[in-house]
Amino acid sequence: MAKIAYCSKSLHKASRDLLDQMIGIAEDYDEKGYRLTVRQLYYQLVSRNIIPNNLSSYQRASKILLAGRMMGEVDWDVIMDRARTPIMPGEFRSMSNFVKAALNSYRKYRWEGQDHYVEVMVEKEALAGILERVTREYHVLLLANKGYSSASAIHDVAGRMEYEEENGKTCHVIYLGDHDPSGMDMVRDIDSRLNTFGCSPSVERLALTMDQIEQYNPPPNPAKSTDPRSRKYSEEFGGQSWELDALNPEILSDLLESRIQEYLDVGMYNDVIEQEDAEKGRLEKVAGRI
DNA sequence: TATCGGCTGTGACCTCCGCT
DNA sequence: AGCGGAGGTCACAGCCGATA
Repeated sequence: MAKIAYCSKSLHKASRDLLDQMIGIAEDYDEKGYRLTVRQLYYQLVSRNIIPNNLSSYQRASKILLAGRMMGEVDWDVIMDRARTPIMPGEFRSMSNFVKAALNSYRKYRWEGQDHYVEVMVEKEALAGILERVTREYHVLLLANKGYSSASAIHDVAGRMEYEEENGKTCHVIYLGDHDPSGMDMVRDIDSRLNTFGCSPSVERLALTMDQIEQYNPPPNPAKSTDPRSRKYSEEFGGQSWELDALNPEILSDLLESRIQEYLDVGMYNDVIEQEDAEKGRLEKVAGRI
């Protein structure tokens, strides 16, 4: 734990209460092994109906959270910033360290011989940390679109899928996003643009769906009436929307894992892991001689 | 009919300023 | 001093009315 105070500050009661709730949520996630971003913590407050979902509300929450961290009330390790990644060339203190690192990072192509090729897309980077556990385990590419995806990203997806289709695989995009006017439209947008780039995988919305909303009953928010897509959305779903973040991380992970397993021959996958382990053993012997 | 501009949205922050 | 709102960054997206 690293609660370090760099200043002192007194908060008004409303801010104090909000900070206490944020600390509770952050520590709960930390116990489960997840580190939250500021944005993700904000969405947890929104999904619990503690604060409204708008710009000023987000800014207020992030300010109060910052105050809590600066005052040493929030562990610096429970919040992470995924947007600012340090850039540094790889370097090693010794050859043996390099060999160990190479051994640890050695992976075979795990989907060798499979009938399907799968990629996972998520609307918000805030949820990538939760889904990453599953996609790492199954060696599935995970892409955080940050709203509507970009032409570059979709073009790259199409390129990978075209290659896999040429190799006889059936391609799938598993999508997870908010149930709101824009979020619902993003699946259509991805499907349409992939078609434009000459590939036609199945693009399926794994979450959030109306069935899941009825099953797990996450708190609703008013659908943004300023969103140009709100009219069409409200005709179909009414005036309420739901955040993907409102689903428990374990539920999201389980949903994704089950869906990936539907496309994966697990026995074949485990065979590749066995081969990988055997090859690592041979590499270790070579490394020992170095 | 096609294109353009203005407005809106997505994420993940930040700074500045006026008010209490 | 603390709060709340306005506006900025960066790179994309869709929608809609105006204009060529």
